[in-house]
Amino acid sequence: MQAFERLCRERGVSLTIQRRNVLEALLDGKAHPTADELFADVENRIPGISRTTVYRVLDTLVELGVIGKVYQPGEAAFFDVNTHAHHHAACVLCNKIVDLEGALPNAPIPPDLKPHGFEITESHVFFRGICRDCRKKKPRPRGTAGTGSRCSRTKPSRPKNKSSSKKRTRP
Amino acid sequence: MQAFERLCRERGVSLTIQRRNVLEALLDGKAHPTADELFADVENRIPGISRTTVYRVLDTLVELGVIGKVYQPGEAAFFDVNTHAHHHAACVLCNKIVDLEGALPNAPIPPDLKPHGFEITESHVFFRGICRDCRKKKPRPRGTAGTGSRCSRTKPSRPKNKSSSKKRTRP
DNA sequence: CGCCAAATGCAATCGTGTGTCATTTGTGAA
DNA sequence: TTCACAAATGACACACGATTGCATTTGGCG
Repeated sequence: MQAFERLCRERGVSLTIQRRNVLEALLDGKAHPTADELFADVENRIPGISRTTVYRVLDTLVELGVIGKVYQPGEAAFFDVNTHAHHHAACVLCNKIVDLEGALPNAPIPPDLKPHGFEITESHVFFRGICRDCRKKKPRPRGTAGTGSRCSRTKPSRPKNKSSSKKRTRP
Repeated sequence: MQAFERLCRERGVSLTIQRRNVLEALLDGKAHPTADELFADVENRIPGISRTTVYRVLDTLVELGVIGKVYQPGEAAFFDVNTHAHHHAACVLCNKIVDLEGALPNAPIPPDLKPHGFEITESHVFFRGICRDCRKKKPRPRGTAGTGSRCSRTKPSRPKNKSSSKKRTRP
């Protein structure tokens, strides 16, 4: 965190409360939050903060190299304070993300291989599957919409249109 | 193509002109088209076809195992008639996609590795970098928005709202 | 303090799809 | 060949993640 403040000064990046709080939320919140999860968290710290700002702050943090951004196949990207190279796997049932720290037997990334004269600069490796918990608890649910038990994720979705009857059209 | 017709009959899937044409577009169009690029292509073959249909047909073809769907990190997914296992790399400058057919020295996918009791069912491996052409022609463009030369991609985007001066508010 | 580029807030918009439902069409049986 | 019906399609709205344009605020500096 002081490292972050130092880095900002070095790079001439303003130290705003928004940036501080987003980083704090990343540091003491859940492990692999999406932008929206972070937004929800940061809202508690800075009540009026804008979603856009959270997205932009996250971009900035990624650019600074403070955090990593991980793209999931169909889903929202998530962020990771662990910036050293590792891969992830997501559970298709509960969406939990697990780190694959050095758990891969053979190096998945050929870093400077140049097939077809192609110079690779980024590698994205991502797995999906079923986590241990879900494998244990759901032998074959079948039809029943698996009510109880954790392994849930609800999407509150965003405030919507809210259509405030304010014509608000810009000339 | 006859193989496709056979497969459809086997699986009880109707042989519609839409499906035929989407597959044809895939077979003789560009190598790694996105859904929208295919839609644009198929529109020339079946003028009134719906975007929704193209998306659904593509899903169907993937389910039939006729084509593969590849998720790019931040971008739109693309489709691939080459269904045998291989990976891809996208050029960050021109967006061209190249196949990495067996070019990887060490197996990138640990198919049934169970780290943390996790059972992996899907693997996504994707690279980004700079293709040979772009490496040759852009030593350091600097400011100039690299005008000529192939290595371009324009996004016509979809027909838009077309909003006929309607106030655009939902009741 | 006061300045000003940088950062933020806000609403609109975009891109990539998915859901709903009425209509059309392939397909197998008569 | 015609018929009936499930399957597929078309039209359109909506979902969701994310971005953009522009006015306003603010951090950092002299």
